Amino acid sequence: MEYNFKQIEQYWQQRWAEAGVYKVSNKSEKKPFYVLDMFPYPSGAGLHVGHPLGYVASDIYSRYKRLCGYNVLHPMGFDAYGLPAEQYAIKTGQHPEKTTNENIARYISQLKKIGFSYDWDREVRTCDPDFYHWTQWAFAQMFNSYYDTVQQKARPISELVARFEQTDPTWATLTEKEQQERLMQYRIAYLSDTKVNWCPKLGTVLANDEVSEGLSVRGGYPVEQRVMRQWSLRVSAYAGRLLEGLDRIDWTDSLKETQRNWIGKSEGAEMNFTIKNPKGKTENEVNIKIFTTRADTIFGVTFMVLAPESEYVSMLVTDEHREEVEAYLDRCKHRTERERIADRHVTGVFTGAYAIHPFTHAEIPVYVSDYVLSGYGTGAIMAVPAHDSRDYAFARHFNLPIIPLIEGADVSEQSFDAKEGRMINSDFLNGLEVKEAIAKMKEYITNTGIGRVKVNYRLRDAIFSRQRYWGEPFPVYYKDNMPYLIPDSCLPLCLPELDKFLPTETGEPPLGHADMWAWNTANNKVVSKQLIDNKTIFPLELCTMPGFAGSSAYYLRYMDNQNKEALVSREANDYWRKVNVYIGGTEHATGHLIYSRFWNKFLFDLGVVCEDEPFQKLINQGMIQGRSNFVYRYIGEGATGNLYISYNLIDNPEYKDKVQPIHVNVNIVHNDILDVDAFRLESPEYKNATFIYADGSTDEDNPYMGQATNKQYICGWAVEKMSKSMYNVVNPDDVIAAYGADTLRMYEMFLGPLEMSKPWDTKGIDGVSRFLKKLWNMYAEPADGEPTREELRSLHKLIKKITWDIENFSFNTSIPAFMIAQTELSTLGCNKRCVLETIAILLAPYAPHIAEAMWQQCGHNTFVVDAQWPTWDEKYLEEDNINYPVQFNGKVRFTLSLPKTMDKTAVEQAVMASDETKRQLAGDTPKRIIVVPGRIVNIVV
RNA sequence: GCCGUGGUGGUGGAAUAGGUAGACACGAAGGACUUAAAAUCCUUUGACCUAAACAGUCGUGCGGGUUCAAGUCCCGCCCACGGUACCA
Repeated sequence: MEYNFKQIEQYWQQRWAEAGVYKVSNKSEKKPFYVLDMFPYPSGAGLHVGHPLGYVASDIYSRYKRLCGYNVLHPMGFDAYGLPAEQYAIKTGQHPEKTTNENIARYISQLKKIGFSYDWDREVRTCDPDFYHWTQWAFAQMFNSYYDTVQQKARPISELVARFEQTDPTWATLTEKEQQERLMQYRIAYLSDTKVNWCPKLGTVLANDEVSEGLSVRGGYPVEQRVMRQWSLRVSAYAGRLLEGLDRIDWTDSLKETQRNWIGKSEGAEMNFTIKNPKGKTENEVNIKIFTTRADTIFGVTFMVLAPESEYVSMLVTDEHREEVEAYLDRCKHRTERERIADRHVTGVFTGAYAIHPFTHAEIPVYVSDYVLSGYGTGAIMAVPAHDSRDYAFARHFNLPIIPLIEGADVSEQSFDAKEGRMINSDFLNGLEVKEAIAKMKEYITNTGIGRVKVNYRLRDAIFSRQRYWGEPFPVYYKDNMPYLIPDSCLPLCLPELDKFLPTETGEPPLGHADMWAWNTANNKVVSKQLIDNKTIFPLELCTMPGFAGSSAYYLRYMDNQNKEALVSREANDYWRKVNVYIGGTEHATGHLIYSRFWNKFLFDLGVVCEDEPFQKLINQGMIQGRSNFVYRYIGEGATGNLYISYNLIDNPEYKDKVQPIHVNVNIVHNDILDVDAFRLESPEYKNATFIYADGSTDEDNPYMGQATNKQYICGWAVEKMSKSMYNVVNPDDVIAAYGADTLRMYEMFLGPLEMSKPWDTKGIDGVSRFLKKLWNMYAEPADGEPTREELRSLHKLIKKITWDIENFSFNTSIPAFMIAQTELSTLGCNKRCVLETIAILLAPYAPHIAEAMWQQCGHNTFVVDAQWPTWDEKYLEEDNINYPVQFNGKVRFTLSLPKTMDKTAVEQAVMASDETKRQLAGDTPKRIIVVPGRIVNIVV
């Protein structure tokens, strides 16, 4: 009986689809379980073998949970808005919607071939109006909410208005515009002039997580700082809750740590420094507020530094220094982020102003320097050169005094940044440990009113506008230059059809090209731009939302994706509650995984969802890297460019340094052996290729002219990113065509631990394929009858192992367990139906197609995916005799076979009674005997 | 710099409570079948010592420690990968 995977896989995929076995209902007696994959961006290149790694893992887990009797929600969808489709549109004129839909269709067909248990009826696409309706709706709710710092939750903006009306007599005197401007400072989605990351090449602003080292993450173009009027989400209001929530979820430590660093909580103090004789003002009128985590070091302050953007700068610069300071500010403004990072030379300028030290009353000079950031703390610092390396460098450059504050710290060469030691030169703090000094100082400044204890977060608000076309339109129109919401009842506000995707001539975002793009309040309609002469018609927002908008709540939509009335109904949300297991890559740690937690917490405050953390358990699958192969073209004397040297020979003196490695398509290389005929067909350039083979022979040496030979051309290899340009992209379709989806699934798991990055290396895929063939052969003729004790032992060992593995996401070790069981059972000649059908169930999460075929072979006409997960019985795992290794002082001397039933004391006695023990002891008395039950006996002599 | 993760044969990797290190697979070598090849099956495969066997010694990045017993726990380093950074 041959293993015809093609036939088996096609047949069962069709039968699953016809029977609708993966349809999930929100009404079930069963307990719910939600297993989610991070949905993909459908790129033009299609899936490569790296994508399915996480999907296979989540599919195994969901199938297992199903077999255990849960109602499992396991959906798939597409993060369909994004830059690449738009850039492709600009290049080719093809509408992004068209290319996106084509790409999605390709992804779906590829995913279906792998045999995932997705309920495709629940598919979502972020670019679908039915979906982005709820993205726009959530934005509108954020616009209509503010963050109440007392209740620590979002509240309707109307409550704030009511409060202003009651407590602030000036409120009623403000114009509508002034009121709106004031409210804008509280809204969770707000419009403001913000310093943003502007990427000229992409023509859009980017969020902090979309920029790395001054370059855009997508494309790698330079990013500069610019002040623009932009939408932002007040994520920073949730910083405390985002941090605290991490303690309640089951994520890896590394990921939690990454988020903690990104949120960047630091507890410190804000302190006021008075400026001496500010020009034109009486003393004590100007205070500089600074933030520090090292209040204990205040006696070491020898100067102060302001960020170039700080508003303090213009307030206290003296006339004689004005020109110099302005020149410096101008220079800072024109430096890009990248230049600033690359060039760490100390720069700065003196303002001419002096502050008064709050304790010593010494005069301390105030400088401006770009090493102080305007966006963090107060944009001003007290500098303690002895104990901060940046202050130290600055002090050295400007010859400012350095006062050591910690006993024994040598600050002649560098600063002493550690938070430990005993304080000196610090008045009432002298003699205290640093930690005590910090605490005492905080108390002191609170009591004296010099400052206050303050918690600062590094997390910034998320910039939410993008000057591009292919994204969700804002449900916003402008009146008197202030934004207003289009009513919920008019959502979704659909993206207008365009054929131009670049900014307009006047510099507006692409949506400026649209004809139908203005809001009529009289009849609640979006109308033609040309008609804006009637006073009731207002222009719409022309920016669109960023990529993370659509991906922030998609997991909620899967729960209830057909709902026309709400993002998710209360019943559906109460039933599924949250994602139990979420699988995806670490690259989303500071983007999507922060934004969606924020978004979910906001919806939680609104009472829309019942859990405030959306993802209970998070598994990070590692990246699959490419494994590139190389051929070595001879470029030495007399080279024709057609001769290629086998990898094992390239270090020979005749070829050394005379070969050029060339990437070769990995799909024509098998186990590092080149298919030379396929190579000649790869490109015209290689048509006449000749080879020096591994054994040193050439094509001419071939004794079997024109016939297959055992000559082998060995390729070199390297681990690189999987990409087209490295010719190392492996398409899952090709693997499925050659080995079948079940082999692909199992091999992806066999490759190594899920969380680890590893190269895709097809060495070894044959092993998995062979295993499935051998296993299949056992199902030729299942026989009735009682299994033997050995058969049951093998089977129950397997049940226990596979169950443990799946629950612990340790899928890679399951495959060897299957192989061992297969070997054991076939050695025993087992073909008992009851054993085989149990194995089919165990295999079903990993290799569902062949498992169905096996289940059928055992005489069932139901689906194995609906079977019940078996349990194991420890009694079958027990052996009659156990081999106890007997050690003397930890060294194994011999092994003794003893009955399983013996207890510790009996084992001890039996060991002491054995002749071999007596011989080894040679009359000595053992000091101690250690018996590890069922494992080992150690005699200490 | 800081944070995180990891380092085990020729290769990918097992070892789930401190208890027989190297499971399983690949590769390699030898063999069976075959005109030949593919496929399949069998044997060997950490290193050293040995003609071989037995026995022995060494062996989980390096150096120490705890323990009857350490890949596993503790201390100090080194290296690789990932994240992040003038965050006061």
